[in-house]
Amino acid sequence: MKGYGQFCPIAVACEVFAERWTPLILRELLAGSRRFGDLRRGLPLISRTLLAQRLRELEDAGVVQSRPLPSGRGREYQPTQAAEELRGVIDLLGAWGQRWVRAQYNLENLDMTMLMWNVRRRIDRRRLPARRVVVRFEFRAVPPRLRGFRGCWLVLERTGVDLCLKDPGFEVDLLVTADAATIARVWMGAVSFPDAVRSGGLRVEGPRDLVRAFPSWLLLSHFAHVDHPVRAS
Amino acid sequence: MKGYGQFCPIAVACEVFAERWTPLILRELLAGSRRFGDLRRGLPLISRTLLAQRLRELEDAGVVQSRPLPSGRGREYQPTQAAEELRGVIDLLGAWGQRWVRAQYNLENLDMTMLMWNVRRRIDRRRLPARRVVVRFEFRAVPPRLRGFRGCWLVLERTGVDLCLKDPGFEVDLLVTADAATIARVWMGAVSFPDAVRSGGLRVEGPRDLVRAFPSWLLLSHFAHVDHPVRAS
DNA sequence: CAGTATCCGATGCGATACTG
DNA sequence: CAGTATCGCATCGGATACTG
Repeated sequence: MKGYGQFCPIAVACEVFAERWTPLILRELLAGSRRFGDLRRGLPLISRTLLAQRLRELEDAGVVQSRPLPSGRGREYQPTQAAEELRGVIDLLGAWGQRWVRAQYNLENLDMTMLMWNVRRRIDRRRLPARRVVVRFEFRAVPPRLRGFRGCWLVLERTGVDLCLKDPGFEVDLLVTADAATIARVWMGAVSFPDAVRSGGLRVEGPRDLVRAFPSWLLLSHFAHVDHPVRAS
Repeated sequence: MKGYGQFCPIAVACEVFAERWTPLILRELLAGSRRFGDLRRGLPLISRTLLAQRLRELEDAGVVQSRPLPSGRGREYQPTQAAEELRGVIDLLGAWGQRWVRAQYNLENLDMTMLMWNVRRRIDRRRLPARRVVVRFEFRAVPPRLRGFRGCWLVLERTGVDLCLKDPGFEVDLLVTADAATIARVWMGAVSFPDAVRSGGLRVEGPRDLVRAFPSWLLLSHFAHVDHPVRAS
């Protein structure tokens, strides 16, 4: 059976929004992803088939509009006004998840590529120094499933931030060495940056001024500062 | 595969919230339903098996708490604080649905029992006269699937409102005759009460003062007053 | 790379029957 | 009434192979 057989606005909204993967596809679109490959990077476990199908459904529902790229191959997927007005729903849902669902940091669910891709998106560029800063990340205690991704580079400039999975060739200014799980916890707000350093799960090396400034460039997850009811009570 | 394999708060929230039927079950709980049968009345198409399964999942997630009824049989299902904090998500989702999804009033999706059950919940009791008012509803143009439910009674008192599917025996004060689809459209805010009367889709008969006051008792759907972008532009 | 077509296996879910 | 146990099927979705 398709749909809920009700004309209640909540029910019809759910028929569009509450399908499997759909809220996460919208999360990616509203975070700025526009191309098929970018969407997949943010949704590592979705299959190409299903992503294509969901994008078509969203387009039929008027939530996404797509058009061929000028480059000839592939399409650009753009969220419509209807999608933009779902941002509030998604943000509230995320805040609720942060408050009420204890995420599994047990590393089953850890994808460092996706994590660093998100970190890249949440750099406070206005706080960067005028010159380019290259940060090398080296991960320790990486879950066996993720061998092959032991580190990456973040190239920080006021004009834009790049994530490199291979050595971009620039001289490295800062070296960040960290347990995979510690990075995740800091990102999620479960542990503060200074506490992570104190506990030894994370270390930053380089010129003193850059080391000191580095944490202030990280905006962390949108939900890092949502307070947790268990923590509060 | 179960879950999204991400620790993003949006993803974990979706694993709890965005399952099939779950938002609608929460809608019913937050609207005041507490018993299995009440929930089913608001979700006519869900199977008992699935409703029971979802309630168990919600209880495991800490969103619902249940306990046996003092009467011995059946349980009471109570939304927890976590559920209460989903109200904002559900309300926003409903407002979005009202704005962006054109509901199908084609009567495929029309369940008069559920509709009147909702009407009952949205009576502004403070506006009622001091004495009891009994309203008889007679439906016209009822879709064939729904034969057998041609009308009902609403017993309005300041102390409470009852919906009767069988004649409660009281003397009738007001007679409302209406097309099933017209009632639905008025409830949803797609058409105003006076317009429905003018178009002939709805008629109210009885003492003049009661007829005049009647529309003011109806609060209509929570989303009846959300403005529609198509209508606006 | 950016998808589409096809196949087939897992599972989600309804129907039915049963219990207190 | 308020559920639970079981069965069987439909559909959802992943894997694979293919196209431009």
